[in-house]
Amino acid sequence: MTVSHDAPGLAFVDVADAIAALRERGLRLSTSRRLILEALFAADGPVSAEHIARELNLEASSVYRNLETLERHGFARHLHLGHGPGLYVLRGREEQGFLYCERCGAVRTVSAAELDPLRAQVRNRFGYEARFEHFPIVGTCPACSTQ
Amino acid sequence: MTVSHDAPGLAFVDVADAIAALRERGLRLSTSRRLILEALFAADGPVSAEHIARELNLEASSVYRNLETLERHGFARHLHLGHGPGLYVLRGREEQGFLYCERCGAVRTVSAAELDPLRAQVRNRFGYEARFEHFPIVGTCPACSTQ
DNA sequence: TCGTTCTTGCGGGCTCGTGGCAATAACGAC
DNA sequence: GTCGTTATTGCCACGAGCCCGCAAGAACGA
Repeated sequence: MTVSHDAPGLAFVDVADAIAALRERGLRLSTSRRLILEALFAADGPVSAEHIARELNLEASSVYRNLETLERHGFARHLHLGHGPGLYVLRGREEQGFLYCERCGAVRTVSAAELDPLRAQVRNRFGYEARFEHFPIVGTCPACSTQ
Repeated sequence: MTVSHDAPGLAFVDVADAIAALRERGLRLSTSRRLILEALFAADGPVSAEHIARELNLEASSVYRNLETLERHGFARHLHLGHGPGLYVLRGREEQGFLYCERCGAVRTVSAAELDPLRAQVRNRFGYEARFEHFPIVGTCPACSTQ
């Protein structure tokens, strides 16, 4: 099942901005949905649906449905680092990629621009248009590599 | 939980060879384990544990345990393409990576050598030692990109 | 304010994977 | 070959992550 990776990447200044965009798309703003949006804005990294549900004291299934809706409409995106649950991030800022250290679990976020050369290489070599948003680049970070 | 990515990459000519290596490591050769090894050799791509279990009419839990053992000892490796179950491949041939088309689901296998420039770029740019065996490089294949 | 339509909480259920347990199979020693 | 030890098996139960149906309730346009 291919998800919303093709949804337009919107760019929001803040929650109010995102809410306006929500309205434009004809989506309703339930209390839950607003809280989830705020949580995504407040988060300083990818968060799981269960995490949000616990944090906000919402039904997990409802959070899943909301995140799916937000993803389908280009407000959020989900990805997988290691083996845990899927993680959600706000979309719209700079599209980004992730470097995941399999030794220490560190996650480094890199911007789309920084990944351009990599993407170009994949394109030239294999003809694929690569996206580094869904799965991280797995490896060992500098610290773990040298010891 | 970090799995066997650090286990030595063995290289087997055929099943008999792998079985010999199994013995050297003090592992027993149960009928199930032999069948699973043979299935991995026969497979022309990554296969799920459930698939193997169905195919061989074995208990799924037993297959999972066997694959875990084989992975821990460097005989196999598991990876994730899309959202389905984990998939297992024989290790030991050339270590490889995967290009996954999120449109059509096509999986292209690429050799370690072909990925070297990519790895070098990640190293120079971010200081990470990248491994492309566990998660595929996600994108759109040439055919899907042009339409 | 009302009616329509979306969303929620709740319960249940599916898939993928793990763990305990007694029975059984593999293998080395003899 | 037989035997004892130890790994492995099938079976079952369970847990995480996620999804779905349904009735009650909330959001929004008219």
